[in-house]
Amino acid sequence: MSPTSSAPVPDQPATPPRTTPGNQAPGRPAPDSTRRSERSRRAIYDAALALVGEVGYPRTTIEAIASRAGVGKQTIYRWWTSKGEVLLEAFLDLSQRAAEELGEEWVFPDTGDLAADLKLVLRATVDEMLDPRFEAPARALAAQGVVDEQLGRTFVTQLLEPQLQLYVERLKSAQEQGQVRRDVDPRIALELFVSPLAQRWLQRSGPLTHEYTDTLVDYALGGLSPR
Amino acid sequence: MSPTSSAPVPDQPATPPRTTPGNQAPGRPAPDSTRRSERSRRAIYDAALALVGEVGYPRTTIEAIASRAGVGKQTIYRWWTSKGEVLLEAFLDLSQRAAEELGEEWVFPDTGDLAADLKLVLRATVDEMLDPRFEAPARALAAQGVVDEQLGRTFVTQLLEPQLQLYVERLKSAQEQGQVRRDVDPRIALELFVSPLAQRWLQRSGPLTHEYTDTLVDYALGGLSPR
Amino acid sequence: MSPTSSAPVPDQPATPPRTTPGNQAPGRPAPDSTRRSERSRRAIYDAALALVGEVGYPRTTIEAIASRAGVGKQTIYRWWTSKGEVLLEAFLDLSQRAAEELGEEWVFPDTGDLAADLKLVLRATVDEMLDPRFEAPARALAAQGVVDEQLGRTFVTQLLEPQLQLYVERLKSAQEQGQVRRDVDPRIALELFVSPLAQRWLQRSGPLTHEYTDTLVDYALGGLSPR
Amino acid sequence: MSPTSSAPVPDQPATPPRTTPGNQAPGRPAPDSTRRSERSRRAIYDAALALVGEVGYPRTTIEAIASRAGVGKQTIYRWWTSKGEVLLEAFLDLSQRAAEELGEEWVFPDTGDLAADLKLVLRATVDEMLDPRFEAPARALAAQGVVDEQLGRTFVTQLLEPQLQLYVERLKSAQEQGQVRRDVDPRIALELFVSPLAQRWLQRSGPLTHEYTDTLVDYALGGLSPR
DNA sequence: AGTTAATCGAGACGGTACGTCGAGTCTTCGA
DNA sequence: TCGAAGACTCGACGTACCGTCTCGATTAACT
Repeated sequence: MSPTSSAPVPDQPATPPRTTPGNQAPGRPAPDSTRRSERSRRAIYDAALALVGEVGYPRTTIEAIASRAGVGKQTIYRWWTSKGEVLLEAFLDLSQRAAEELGEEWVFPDTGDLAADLKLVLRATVDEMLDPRFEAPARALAAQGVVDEQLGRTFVTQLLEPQLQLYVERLKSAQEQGQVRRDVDPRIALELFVSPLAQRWLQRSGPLTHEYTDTLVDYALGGLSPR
Repeated sequence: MSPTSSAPVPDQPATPPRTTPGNQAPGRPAPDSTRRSERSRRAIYDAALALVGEVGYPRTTIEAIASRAGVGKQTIYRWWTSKGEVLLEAFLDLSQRAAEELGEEWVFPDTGDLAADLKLVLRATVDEMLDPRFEAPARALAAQGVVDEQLGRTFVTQLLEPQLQLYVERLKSAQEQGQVRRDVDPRIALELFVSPLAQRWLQRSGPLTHEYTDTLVDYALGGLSPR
Repeated sequence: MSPTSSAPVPDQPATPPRTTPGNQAPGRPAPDSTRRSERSRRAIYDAALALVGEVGYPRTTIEAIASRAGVGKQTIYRWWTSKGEVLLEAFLDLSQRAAEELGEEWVFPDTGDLAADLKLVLRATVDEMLDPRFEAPARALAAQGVVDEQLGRTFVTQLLEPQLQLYVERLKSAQEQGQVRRDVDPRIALELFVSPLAQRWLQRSGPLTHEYTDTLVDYALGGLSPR
Repeated sequence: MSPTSSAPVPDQPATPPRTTPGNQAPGRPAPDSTRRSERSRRAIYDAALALVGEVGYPRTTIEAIASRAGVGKQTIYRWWTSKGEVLLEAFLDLSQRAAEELGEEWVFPDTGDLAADLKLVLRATVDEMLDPRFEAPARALAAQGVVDEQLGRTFVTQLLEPQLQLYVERLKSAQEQGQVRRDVDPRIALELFVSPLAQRWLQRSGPLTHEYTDTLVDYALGGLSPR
């Protein structure tokens, strides 16, 4: 019940398995994706997520993933170009499955009370951030994205931005209802409460509590409301 | 002229070189820090920063640092426990030297106009974030801190928090002048404009411009000012 | 034309490459010897022998062997457990190839004149001991075998004993012809002329000449002949 | 009661500690031997012999010797040039002390019965070869001497040859008594029984027993006696 | 007896090689 | 033809010692 990872992502509706490796090496014949083993793909995702959870990202190796997945190394190198890419896809897949489990009905709540709606969603986000099932891989991916520009952009585009877009919609709705000033850019406004939360999570620069997010909403909305 | 790395850090005034390795291995006798070679320490810092700038953090190896510094590998392993630790100290050292170059006179501006002061400082911060001299190592450290908890805490404690504290002081001053509501927690309030900037930088989730930070200040202060 | 290293060794006819590492480490899965690279094996032998000849045994390193052979270090460690083992196999291989070159026809001469036959063979052995092609690796192996019991036993069993056996046969033949007393143990008797030669070579405790070996044979046979 | 190591060596009568390093480095000022610490010298000998006995020659390191002797590494490098040299001197010292313990009265037995005398001495030599107190360092030195020419020559000159000389004397005495032919070279003749024993010990190429050495003497003397 | 200079214990230093791990490539074999 | 298996080359890891080089603190020979 939060947009961080379980939202149905409209732009990415039930993405089918990629049909070509992320960065097709030029000299190599493209593998034939129609013959790809679905079973191996799943096993690799599971192994990757499990290992990152158990030993952390840096100590998760391709060899270990292959071995635990009961798969040859070549099968990994055939379809992905890097460890980060494997984990990113595995995580996207995990998010999608989580969303599907939740059903397709989730939408950003719009009770008419913007503050209440935001607090609700942010509280759920906090809960999810502390869920160990998501924490290890998400943190690993975020870290990798900081340093690996290509991976970072994919992470943002595929995962982060679609979810932020839901906040944009909700803020636009609030603008129409006169709860937020018309001259406010919702894409920037949402950062006032989302980014502090994100930074505390990423950098451990402060405690993550429901009170904290409530406070953020209160402080931020004060500056966005009409006088 | 920005608190991101060149501020004089009062709690850490001209820190002398660490006298013991960060995580003393239990079985090994502690090296005698009074006999440590200052020359090697400096050369290692320089080599580490240069290499991270040139080839990036993951391709910077201990061997390459040692080789470029003209130092035996063991001299690195004697005093640090990991690549991240070396780079962290090198970066802290760099920050301190930068601060000392600037002279001790830098203080957070307090013209009486809070918005103007904040905008000034945040613009400088943006400039610094885009300075390649700092970008590579800072980004590498931040990424490493996301994944390596101990490193992350040191990074936050030694570097980030002292600088955020300067914002806290400025906001308290504004509270005394009646420009900010008394019931606002300055430590949280500052995140309204600092964290969005940090997130955009870390995750490349949006452009970093002066207009952007100005907007952040405008939006945020609106909610903090007395009605 | 001497039994020291070029004799066809009947007990060891054209030994194929070992199929398992000498001392299989217990925790590691045994490598599959059917997929072993013959090319690498040969290159390693050549590099090892060449290096020992050039810089001596103690300064011959596994890294240097790997590098000169154009082979990864792991490929050496996969199939051998020590430098000595590599060199031993290389030397055994060299001996076998030398024997094969010579053709299979070499037999211990038996002209009926025992003294003459022994002098002939021992003179050839002296020549071989002074041949730099064999000297360096043979000396290195012998030294290593003195200190490393397992290696020493292999050296003796695989190389030394088969050749001594040829002397045993010749002495038995002499016994049948009545040139040597029947109550003499040939395995001990042969040491009277072989061991002094070996010791002078190993310990440099005296010059190695044809006159010397002739003298040895004369002295020794005196005690073995019937009265 | 054997010439192998406990004989008083006339050419080397109670050698005082060397006064200069074996191979004085040309550029370095010669250390002043009058101020040398006798205590350190002794401790180094003891540590070296103990370590070779415990872990073998190759795993005996200079650092370990220094550490166990409670001595700085430089103290070793000041007076010796290599591990082999240290051990050689330590072993020579050990031999001398053993000889002194035995008293100065030991001489090669000369009862008039050459065969009996030789058998007696060779049996004692066998016993000594199997004494673990001597075995490890002696074997280590012999091995090192095979490969390191300089060390080998010192070993032979200082230790081996003086003892062989005792056999020479005994054989000359036998020649005068008419028990050995006059035209026999005693230096070569002694190798007939000494070298086989030495080789079996060095190369483990056969069992070392009293019967064996008795047999050697019988076989060899047969060829040396007058007809 | 006090001075002084060399040796001493200690150990940090620049190096080299170790033996191991994992990356990414390539080959073999079975399904 | 793809996948499991794993041998291959390569590069970096973190460790062990090498032989050199300071450092005080003895310590033994000379004032």
